[in-house]
Amino acid sequence: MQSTDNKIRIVTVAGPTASGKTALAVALAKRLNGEVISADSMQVYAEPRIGTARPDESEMAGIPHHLLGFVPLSRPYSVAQYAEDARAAIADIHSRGKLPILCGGTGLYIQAVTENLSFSPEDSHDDCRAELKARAAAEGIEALLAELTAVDPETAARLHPNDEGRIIRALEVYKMTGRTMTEQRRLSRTQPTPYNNTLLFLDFRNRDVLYDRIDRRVDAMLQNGLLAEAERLLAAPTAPTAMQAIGYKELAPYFAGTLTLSEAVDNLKRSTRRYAKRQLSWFRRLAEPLYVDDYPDPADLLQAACDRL
RNA sequence: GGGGGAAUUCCCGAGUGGCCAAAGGGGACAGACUGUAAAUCUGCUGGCAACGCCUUCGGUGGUUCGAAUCCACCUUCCCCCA
Repeated sequence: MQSTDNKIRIVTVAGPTASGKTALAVALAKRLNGEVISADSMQVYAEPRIGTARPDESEMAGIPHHLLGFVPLSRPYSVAQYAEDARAAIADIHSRGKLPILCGGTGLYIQAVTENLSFSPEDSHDDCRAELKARAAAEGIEALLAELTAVDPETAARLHPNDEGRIIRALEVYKMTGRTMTEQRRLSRTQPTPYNNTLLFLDFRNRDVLYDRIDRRVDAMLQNGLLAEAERLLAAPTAPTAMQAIGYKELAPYFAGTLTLSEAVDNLKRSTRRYAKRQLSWFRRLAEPLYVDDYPDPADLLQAACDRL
């Protein structure tokens, strides 16, 4: 139905946190002469570093990585920006004759790039949003939902009445651009993707194996100074976006003295597991999983991944 | 040794004769997701041939048309006085 010859070949390694994406992406890059582009909404920030498990020099093993730690902590960042940055990185890597390998766990970011979504020209407007939020608090979200139903019944029906965030955003888009969310979503897919992508989705047949990896990774973060990093960042004025990273909000009660360290760490591990579950939900609908626990030897996982390309 | 209290579905915890497979919360599981996405929102949580049936409220027996709820004994745990 459509030719892929003139499209740019890319590979995406996606999966839940602690599934081994980085190692696989680096191995693929070595084998296929590629470079890695991070697709992680938190690793784009300069900090935190330990809590977001940003790969270090030894993990990157000489393979160039893009879009890592380049946004100042104080600056907000968004999917739309990411899509733009990632496309530029892909073009750059491709122009040098190398294979762009997208690697990360942020589903929305990955889809924005691989499906070539184009976003509304209007950025989010703090004033407009603040006003809508104030109205939601004063009049109740039902009032806003009713207003949305009047202009964009399709989106209003699709959204759950409790989904305040999306109801507000839909109204905001309409007020700022004159376009409904329904139109916006349709328009966002008008340009066919310029990429010929293969999505490698890492999953586990045995969920406990993943959870065990998560626990161990958190313990390792603690050993590497997560507490000190968290304490420092919690004290500094930061962008709201970056502070959403798992680790900081869970550790805050410990510093405040309302939870013991072990309780806070348990919460941190739990939050991470839940996050991993949400990531699995996202990727499950996009691709057939590659089960990590089917391959005790990393070399076999690499081969299995290559067999899919 | 004496006195008092408690045992509920994965956990915490309501429920004191029928409206109870049993409130609520947690956890788990599942789903959604178009400019804060590691965020946010939702569903679901005894079993089954399932508008009904079966098993469940520490154990055994009893009262009753009917019990998680009442009685007796047993087991375990907690508290107080010695």
